[in-house]
Amino acid sequence: MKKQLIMEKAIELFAKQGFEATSVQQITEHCGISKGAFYLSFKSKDELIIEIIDHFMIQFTSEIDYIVRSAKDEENLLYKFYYAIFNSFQKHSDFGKILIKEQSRSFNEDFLVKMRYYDRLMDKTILSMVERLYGDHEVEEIKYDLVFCIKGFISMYSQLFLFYNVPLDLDLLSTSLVEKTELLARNSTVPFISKGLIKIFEEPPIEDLTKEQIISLMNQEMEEMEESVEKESLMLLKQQMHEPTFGRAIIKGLIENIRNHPQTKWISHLLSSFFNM
Amino acid sequence: MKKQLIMEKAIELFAKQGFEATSVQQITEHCGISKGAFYLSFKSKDELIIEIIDHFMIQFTSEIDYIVRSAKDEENLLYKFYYAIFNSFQKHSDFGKILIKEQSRSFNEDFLVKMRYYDRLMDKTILSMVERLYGDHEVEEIKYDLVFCIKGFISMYSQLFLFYNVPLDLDLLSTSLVEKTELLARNSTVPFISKGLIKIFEEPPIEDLTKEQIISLMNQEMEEMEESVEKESLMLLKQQMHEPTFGRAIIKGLIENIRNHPQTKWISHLLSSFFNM
DNA sequence: TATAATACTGACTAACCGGTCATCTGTCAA
DNA sequence: TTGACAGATGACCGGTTAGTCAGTATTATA
Repeated sequence: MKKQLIMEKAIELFAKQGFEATSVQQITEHCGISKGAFYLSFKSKDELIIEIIDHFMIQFTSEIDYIVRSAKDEENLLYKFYYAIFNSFQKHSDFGKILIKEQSRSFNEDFLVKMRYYDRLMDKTILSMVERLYGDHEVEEIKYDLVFCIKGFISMYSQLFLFYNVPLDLDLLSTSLVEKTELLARNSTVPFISKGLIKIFEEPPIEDLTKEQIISLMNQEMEEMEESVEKESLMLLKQQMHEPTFGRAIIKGLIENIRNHPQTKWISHLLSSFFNM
Repeated sequence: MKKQLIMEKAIELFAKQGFEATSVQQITEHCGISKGAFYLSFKSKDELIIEIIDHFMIQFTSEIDYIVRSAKDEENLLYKFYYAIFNSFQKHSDFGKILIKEQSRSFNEDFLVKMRYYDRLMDKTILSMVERLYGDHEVEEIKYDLVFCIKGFISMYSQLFLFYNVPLDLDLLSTSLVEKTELLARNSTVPFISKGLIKIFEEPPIEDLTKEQIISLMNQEMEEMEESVEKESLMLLKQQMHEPTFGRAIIKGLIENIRNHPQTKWISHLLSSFFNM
């Protein structure tokens, strides 16, 4: 598949030079293909970056979410969380660089929406982890601050090893951050981010994608799929969104059908929350 | 002065759209002047952004540095520090947005150098504050981590109110961060950023280190070591860099010898990539 | 081998960019 | 009224960009 090749080479170049500073010409030269061939795989340069973001962030967020949800041993949960995050960043360091460089870029509205979506998804996962870990403890007041601090740790230490090619002792880093997080969780008393405050920046944009948006994304995905159980599940789910006639069990099963495929995993995410699963 | 006007309007536009996405034409239109007039005040668009960065960062860094240096009452130093930082960000929120957006951008070498310079300046100030506040306490081991955490706090909470226009209680925010910082400073025991590690990114990008630079770093390290297998390995490796006579296996073994020691771990990393291991 | 379908090419377009410069304008001293 | 000149103008230039499309090469089919 040409798409794969283009994405790989594009990631390298974007990581080195940034998105805007990299021309389509450059990408195609690196691939050894013509400019025209690029536009057979992607409708535009913007579509390319969005597909790249999706490809990795879907994997990334679901991996972390899975770890948090499935962990039975709460003793090591925080450690596993940090370890998985930095491990991912290390494995896909070029993508990590893109993520940090183009984070708050505003060249493209769709891009911004995508980034915000995954950011929120991550917030939700971290919050649920915090609640699980320290729920019994009186963490209620400071849990949003804790989420922010955890994100701050991740962001700072990621930059450290992404941009300085530092030899990375994952175990030490995770242990160190676990200790810091625990200290804050068990001893902080002065919250800054109150429940009222969190609403302010949850309110406007957090609206999960609208039903129409999700359906359009599903259509988009279906066009690119060959006939399969996944495609059929997707089509049935689309009908259910218009008018739910099946029971919860069936819908859940259909969502499960598409969860394990990289191409549709993220849609399963959307649908889960749409159907309140 | 036209310069003033141009800078003000440019900051607005850069904050909204980013530097690269804003054309000189747009800036001049917002100022109500012609394109030619722009080039009477600035030699180029790049010069404009650099003057903007300088204008604010000189003010900002010296203000913070002054606070840290002049404070006699160490009790409130940390509070004053956070307060001043967020107060500045609030007053110059458009500039703050530019700072965050274009942080790790790579469009212009001069720009990158400038940013790195001010970042280092800030690091130095924070480090000296940390040493002053917790010098008596055994902060030695974790002081670099502390600097990183402080920067992480600042970065996360800045983004919060810069991009969400959240009403900001500076006093509460500062108090909250003081508590968090104190908790970490007085209770952390597991450092991640060792003295050896900090060296790597004080001597900026590693990939650019020449053979001579690496050798000089090795000499530097060897001076501080007592006689040991590690020191001997280091010396042999130095010879091999001048003229490789040993086989790959031997070299790899020597590198392995110094890998497991915190003081030389980072050098092993440099050598690994030098010898293509 | 002939034909149809598909994949691929790269010259081309239209738009926009940063930067220049011949030209113009308003002001003020002579 | 004249002339000189700093300040301002905007058409213009060379260069780069994303994206297109008529035509070519490759592969599958018959």
